Amino acid sequence: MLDHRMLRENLEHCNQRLRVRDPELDLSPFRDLDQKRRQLLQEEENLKKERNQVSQEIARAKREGEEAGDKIEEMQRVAGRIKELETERREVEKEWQEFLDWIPNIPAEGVPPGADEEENQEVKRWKEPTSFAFEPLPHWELGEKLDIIDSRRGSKVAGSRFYFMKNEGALLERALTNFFLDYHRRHHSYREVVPPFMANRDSMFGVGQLPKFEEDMFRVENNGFYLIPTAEVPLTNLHRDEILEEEELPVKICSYSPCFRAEAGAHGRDTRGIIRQHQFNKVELVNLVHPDQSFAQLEILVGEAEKMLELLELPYRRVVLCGGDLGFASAYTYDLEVWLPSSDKYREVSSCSNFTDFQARRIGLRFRPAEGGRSQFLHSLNGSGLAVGRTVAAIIENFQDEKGQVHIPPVLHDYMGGVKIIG
RNA sequence: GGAGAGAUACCCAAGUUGGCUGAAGGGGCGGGUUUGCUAAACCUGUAGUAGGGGAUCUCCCCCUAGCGAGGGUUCGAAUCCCUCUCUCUCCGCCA
Repeated sequence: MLDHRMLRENLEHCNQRLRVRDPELDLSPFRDLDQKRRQLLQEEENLKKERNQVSQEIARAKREGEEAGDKIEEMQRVAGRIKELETERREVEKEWQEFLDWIPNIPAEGVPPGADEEENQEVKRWKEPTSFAFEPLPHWELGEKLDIIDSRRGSKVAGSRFYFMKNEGALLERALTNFFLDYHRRHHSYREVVPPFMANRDSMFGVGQLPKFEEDMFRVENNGFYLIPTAEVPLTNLHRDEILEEEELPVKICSYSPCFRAEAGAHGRDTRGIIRQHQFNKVELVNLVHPDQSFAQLEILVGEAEKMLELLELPYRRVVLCGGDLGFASAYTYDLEVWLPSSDKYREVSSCSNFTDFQARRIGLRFRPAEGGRSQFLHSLNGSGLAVGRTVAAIIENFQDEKGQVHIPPVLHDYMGGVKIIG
């Protein structure tokens, strides 16, 4: 959510910046709605002021045994008028609010223009794509051969885009999860939590998942909860409607969670393998920081995620998302993409974003400056550190040998109970 | 699932015959007096916030809202009515 006062004063400028996302975006209806709302509000409040005053007079008159019939009669009319104005104002305000709810965050300076992921900018590359002296197999074939991934039975038990991890595959999934969590906790000073895996509407709205992405989520029918599409939802909402002390910042929270995604618009995409599933595991990192620090913190955050790939020795690149590919709430996003031989390209395993005060404003998340004074909205960031399922796929594919065995990266050996090779 | 109790400011806690109570009283915190320092005592200040307006526009003034949330009754609601949420206690069930 944008600050509507800032919007009022800089409407044209904001609109211009937002066109980096969408050249069609038009904020002009806001001006009228805002003006109308304020006008109605002023009229209403003036009458309320009058009502409050006269009610006091009526109270005094009654106490002293005087007649106040004419005043009461007058106030009956005023009360009626207030009710009318209130109704009208609420209608306008609703429209005003809804308009505001649908405006995405303003892209930061440096976000490249562009319509979709084709125009994201590569800014870094670590290790060259894996080369093979033989024909490498895709992870779904290897996974089946090694009996560590079972999509067929996943479909049987749940449906398409579900799978079982089995045997050393299940072990690898768990090892990665633990490795990620341990590393972030020990070396990047994260506080670890286990969050709810469902959340309510307010929480979904708070991070910007609603109102725009309703169809991307699973909703529980009998109570209206949503299955979280990412742990970002509970983690960012953890301190909702709270005022933190500046000394507490930055607050760094991490957790593992399963992520549930409807993948409504993805028919036919990535139908083979475990790259795009309705449920996958992810370790998520959330930072709540001072507004002056958020862009510096984003560099740290993306570095924390990159560290995971480097320790696993997986080739990756870092891209800056262009305006058209930027998430609704984000002002600036880096994606980390791991090399996936079966796709013959890099695939996203982490997305690290600075949301500036966009989520904080929706969520009511402030801090009190150390030197005193008014509390203000802080900045929120998050990043995957990392998506576990896709990392598993990357390990299987990048570290296979000509015998169809998979070599486990050394950093995971202890976590794998000594298993160094699958197969 | 059944039966009760509750939700008031940073915390505890009065207030439910509707009207100088936007909120008594504690505690805590800020400031001050006394004091060699500490402690203690005394005095004093303590809605944060949201929205709107004004201004000598980074912090000042005015107004509106705000006693769990949302509606309603009334000239006027913390107080009366309805709906919802959450917390606690007992019973039942359960990982």
